Amino acid sequence: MARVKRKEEILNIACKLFSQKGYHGTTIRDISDACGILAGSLYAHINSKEDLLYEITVRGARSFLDSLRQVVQSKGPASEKLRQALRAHIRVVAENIEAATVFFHEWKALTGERLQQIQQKRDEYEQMWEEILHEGIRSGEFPALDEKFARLLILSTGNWLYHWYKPDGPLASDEIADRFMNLILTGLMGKKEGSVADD
Amino acid sequence: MARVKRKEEILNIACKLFSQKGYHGTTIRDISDACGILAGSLYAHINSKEDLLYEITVRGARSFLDSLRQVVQSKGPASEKLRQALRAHIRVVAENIEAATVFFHEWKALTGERLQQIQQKRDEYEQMWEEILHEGIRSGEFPALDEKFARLLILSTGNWLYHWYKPDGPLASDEIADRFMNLILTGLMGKKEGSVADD
DNA sequence: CACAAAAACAAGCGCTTGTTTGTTTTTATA
DNA sequence: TATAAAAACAAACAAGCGCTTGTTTTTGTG
Repeated sequence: MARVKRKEEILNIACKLFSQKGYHGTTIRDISDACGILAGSLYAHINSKEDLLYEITVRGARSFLDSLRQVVQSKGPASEKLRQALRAHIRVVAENIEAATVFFHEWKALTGERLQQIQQKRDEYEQMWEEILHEGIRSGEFPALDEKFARLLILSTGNWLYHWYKPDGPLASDEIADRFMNLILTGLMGKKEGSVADD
Repeated sequence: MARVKRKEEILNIACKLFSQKGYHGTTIRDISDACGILAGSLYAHINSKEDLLYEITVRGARSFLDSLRQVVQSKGPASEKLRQALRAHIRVVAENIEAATVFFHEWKALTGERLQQIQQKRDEYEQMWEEILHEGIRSGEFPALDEKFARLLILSTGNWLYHWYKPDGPLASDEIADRFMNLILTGLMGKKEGSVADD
């Protein structure tokens, strides 16, 4: 029952603890206790504590990049791509809130080239958002958009999500994305089209 | 020269290190080294490491609350209050980016009632934003606003700021606030009124 | 200059950290 | 049921942790 799965279980437990107490605030013994084994026994499965953090963050990065890439490569108006992109982003956060928390909050505890590697993936991700917005300007959909600040507005909203999202909340992740996107597209003073009663 | 100032100097140094390496990632010896004294000598000035974190975060909370309170108590249309509120928020972040980083990123390392106290101040702060938005709905300025998500959109943007703001950037903090507010009020597809060339 | 207060030193306390090593137990399979 | 591999134990390591104590140096002020 625990052949190849034990490593995954450790990863999940570490992820949960890192998200709750932070990487530096979590000890190897915290993790081994939660696994029900002694601290030394962990090292039959892992090479180092930082390896755990790296594995968690690199998987997080992959989730975000893969799901956004699909949207970027799709066809349709930029506003629709934007909506699907935010849906994808929020879906990733919602489906694994603990990993998302570690990815956003603890990645800077990495060192050396692993730190740089994750930084690079984050840059990649932002660039893909930039592409969508730029396409919307080129096509005339977003007339004279303040591109950089539009990107920051959207990414801030998506990146802050892990601070308040609760899996047992009343709204599905797509609904959350749509409500944000309605606001972002038409603004606080814009006309409504069902942003309050939306289903 | 260092009568009452030494404590402040220690606080500043701790703030800088906490913002760079995190609370748990910073040691007492990191701080004392940066101060040019031995680790034990620090304890002539402080009671504990956590006291440093508490002092930094409580000052941060005070800055945000005080500056927003002034805006809430002022008169004028809600959209103008909203603009002034975001200006105030971003000004606080910009004027002390390190303290803001600790306030937003490290406050959860506090324990016991101090943790609860800061949590409470954060709730207070969000409530004041809620008030401004609610006033805008009551007055008819924001017709059928999705209140909760509007608040989250604005707060996410403000709270994420510490991740990317650089004090030596080209834009003054009020300009940053205004660009965001222009987007937030009229939306990505809304008409412009000088959001790119704004003064 | 004298002197008390403030600041820093020097040494080390008890404990925890991440990790290693050698041995024993559990497990799946032949 | 024998056996090899996988997993966990038991014990400890060197280093580092936050913090305390007793003493010395520095400092501002009468």
